Amino acid sequence: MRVLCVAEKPSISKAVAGHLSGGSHQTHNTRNQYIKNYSFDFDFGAPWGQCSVTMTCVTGHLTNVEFTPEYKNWSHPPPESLFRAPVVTSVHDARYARLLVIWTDCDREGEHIGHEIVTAAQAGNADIQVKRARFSNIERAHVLSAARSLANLDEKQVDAVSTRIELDLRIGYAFTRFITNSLRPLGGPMENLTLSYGSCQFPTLGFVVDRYFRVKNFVPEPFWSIKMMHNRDSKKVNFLWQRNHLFDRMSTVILYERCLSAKTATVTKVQEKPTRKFKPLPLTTVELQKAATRLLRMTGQQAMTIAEGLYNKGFISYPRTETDRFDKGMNLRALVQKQTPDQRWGQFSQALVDGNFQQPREGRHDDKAHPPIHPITYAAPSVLTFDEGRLYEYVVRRFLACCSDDAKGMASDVNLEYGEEIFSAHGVIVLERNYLDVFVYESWNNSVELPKFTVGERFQPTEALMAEGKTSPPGYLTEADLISLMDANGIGTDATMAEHIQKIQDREYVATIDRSGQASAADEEPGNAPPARGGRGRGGRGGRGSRGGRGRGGASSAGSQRGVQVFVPTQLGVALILGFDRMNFETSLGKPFLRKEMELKMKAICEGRTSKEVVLRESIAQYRHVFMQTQERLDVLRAACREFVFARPGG
DNA sequence: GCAAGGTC
Repeated sequence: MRVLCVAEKPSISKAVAGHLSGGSHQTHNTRNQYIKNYSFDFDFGAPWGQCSVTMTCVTGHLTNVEFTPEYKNWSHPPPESLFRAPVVTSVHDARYARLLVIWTDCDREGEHIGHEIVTAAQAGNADIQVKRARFSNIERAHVLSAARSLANLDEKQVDAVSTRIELDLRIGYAFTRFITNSLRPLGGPMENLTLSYGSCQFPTLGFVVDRYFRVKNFVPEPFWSIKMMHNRDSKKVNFLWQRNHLFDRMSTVILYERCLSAKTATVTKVQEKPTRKFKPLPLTTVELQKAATRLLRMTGQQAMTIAEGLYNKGFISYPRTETDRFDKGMNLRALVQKQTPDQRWGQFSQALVDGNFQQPREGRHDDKAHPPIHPITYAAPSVLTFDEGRLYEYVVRRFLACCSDDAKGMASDVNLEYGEEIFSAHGVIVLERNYLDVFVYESWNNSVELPKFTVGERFQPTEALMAEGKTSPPGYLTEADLISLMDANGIGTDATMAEHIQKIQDREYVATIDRSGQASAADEEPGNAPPARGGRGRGGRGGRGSRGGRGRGGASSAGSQRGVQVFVPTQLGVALILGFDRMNFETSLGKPFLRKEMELKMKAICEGRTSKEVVLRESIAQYRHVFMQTQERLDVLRAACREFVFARPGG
């Protein structure tokens, strides 16, 4: 029997073909330069038996939903008609075989891509039987077992995804056309802009605007505290007041005076106990991007482009994953072994191989489609570009850290009673560095060794002062902060978060500024990074030409001194978010709730609690209502644009 | 000219 197997991407196709054929397959080039076909024989077990197999793949989604040509004009029929206009799915050609086996990723989008493949195949062969391989990694035994216990496509997941696709299309196009059409007549800088709305880009913008106002509207509050220090054995010990600080000066004065009149402090507790600093979790896409923006000073998009390159050259595993636990069956030791030739971490790897190896921690996320990001083969520095080298280094060091032991130390805690107040000091001595030796991005150097104290002893503190401070504003969002917020609120996916962030920059809704360049000296209270100056003024979007699209890339490969970038909204970004906020009271387009709701509804479809038809009907009605409201109260949005985009500095 | 999601 002839069987056609279709994977979601070339890497899976190659791996599955290799396992099923035992390496003895024929390879054929196709019209697509990225796709190869493999042919071999394989026994799928009952009821299929020995089959003649062709293994191929697609490259992601096969189809796209579109409006029909009569809806291509931005004004007629009017944008609100897009909520009910017909949408069509464009389909491509098919092949012939008796059985079609879908090997797309076993996640929601993979299920939908599988459905697209089935539709395309059925167009050429209406009677083709369809099965789906269920697999969560591409280890040999697992793939063989998946091939011999074929299942069916999950229509519910397919429906959930096609619901999302249709809603995003209608909502995105309708609002984009409407706000672009209706704000352009304001003229000036608005004249030539495309003002897009999307269920992910707007909440992303919302986060930036929200933080901007929290910084801008921040009112510092004075507080008072008691600082106590004691010198012993030529060590300076700072004791922390258990109340931390109070917002009332008089109360603090009274408590402070009670301390002073007590003269001596009494040691009430001395405790020593083993402590550890946990090694990192296996690496996900979100964490890779956060690390790359924070430690390597790349943008999320640069990091993803570089990671894709490393993946396509076979150096690292698939870079788009939510999974932070390794499958039990994976041979991690063999992967560690491959890193032993390196000058920088070869010795450390060898020590792991020789007995220091520890199974990685297991996080709580599993996308059931990909393992955590890890090195596949060793790449010598000479075969990589500068940035590839730095990102590869991070992936490898992170992986080796995962396969090491936690750092170990001894913690000591000393509590004192002074007057009626309680103070405490905390110290740590690092005993075994373990993973810290290879994971150079972390340290445990805040460890302090405390001198000896004994319970019940009394002493007169070297210094006890009353100190005044004030609360400090939060900083503007870094890219890592923004990614964290998107992740926590379900905005975008591992593969698209960086694109949304780029999109709102291309649209001139937000811009980045250099935090360190703007920082005032650290005259603020401890803890928070100093805030960037608010002086971006009305000129926030003055640099139309200078932004030049994606031009940010060049600098970092030169190893420039680019500081940590932070995001601030432009006046346009502020106008859009505030404008929508002021128009719609119950459904806010600038907040993440709508997207979260869509996510919940997709989940409900997957679990059979509702259907595609019901969700489409409800959601279209809901968004259409918001749309009509926006039309009615357009003056509010326009006023916001006039207020922010056209206002002069100080005017 | 518009969305978000795959992937190359």
